[in-house]
Amino acid sequence: MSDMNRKSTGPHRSTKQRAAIKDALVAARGFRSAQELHDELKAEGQRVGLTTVYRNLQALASAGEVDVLRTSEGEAIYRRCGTGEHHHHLVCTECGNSVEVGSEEIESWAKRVAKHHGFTPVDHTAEVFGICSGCSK
Amino acid sequence: MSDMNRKSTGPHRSTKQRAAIKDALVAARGFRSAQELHDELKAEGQRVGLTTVYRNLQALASAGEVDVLRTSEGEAIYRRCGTGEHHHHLVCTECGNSVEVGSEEIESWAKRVAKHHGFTPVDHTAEVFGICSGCSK
DNA sequence: ACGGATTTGACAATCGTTTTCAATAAGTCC
DNA sequence: GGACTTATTGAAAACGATTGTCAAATCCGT
Repeated sequence: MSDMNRKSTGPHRSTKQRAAIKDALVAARGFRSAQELHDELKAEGQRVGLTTVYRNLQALASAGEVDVLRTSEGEAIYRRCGTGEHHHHLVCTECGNSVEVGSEEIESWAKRVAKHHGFTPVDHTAEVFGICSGCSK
Repeated sequence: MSDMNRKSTGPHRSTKQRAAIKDALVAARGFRSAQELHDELKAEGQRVGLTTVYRNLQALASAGEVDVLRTSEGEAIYRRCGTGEHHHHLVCTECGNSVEVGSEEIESWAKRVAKHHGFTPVDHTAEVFGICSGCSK
């Protein structure tokens, strides 16, 4: 396997916009869409073009620095996670906060199911949605 | 099973287009996007407007008669499943064929993870994507 | 600071999906 | 069957998220 798409493939130059976007994602502590992030940046006085936000999120995603999920409406949402390891999420449907959960159990389930039906496993999704303790009061 | 347990019993008139769409989905035996279905219908000589395909898939989905997933690109794909019971899927990313897989394992994992972090579980997703034996040749 | 490659950002373009609305066709009543 | 009411259809326009374009701005090694 070549490693052309590995994490090493990433931005070459550091710009204020890129830093601002990363910071905003970190500060968010949850999943955010490109537009939400753009709004938050604008709100705090940063002027970053929407196109730039999209491009950088894309770059961060393919560099494996952020996780991407799709809302049920098909919108892409991004999150800066604490680990680069493969993991899943427990997401609060009220406030968007989320917990990273590792899961050997899911990995082996996915592989087992695929193999059992003659599929070559490529990927899998597994996220739990619920209401966190803070929001359920 | 009768059809008295449909959801919101709205006006329902049977049309050729609706029947054609349902049939095409059944014949597909896997996940299809609205456009793919539209193409397949056109290919077999049926003339059904793309708008109508979208509308009917939407209606079927909210009636719980078909399952909806999102591809990693955010496109909605629909499948007529054999069971109304809760289940997950093993989907071929090449041809869309899929297998319905029930999984106590996933259910208990979801509940356990939620509880462990003080969340009230609401829902969860868990699908495996891969390449089926037919497509991997 | 210079100069060339990278990145930005306003705008246009694209793609999937929804809305609009006039025309069509189902179901009903006679 | 024929008239009538109204859900449904479909072509085109509208829409929202995302990507492509390209000149101008910016970064960085020299």
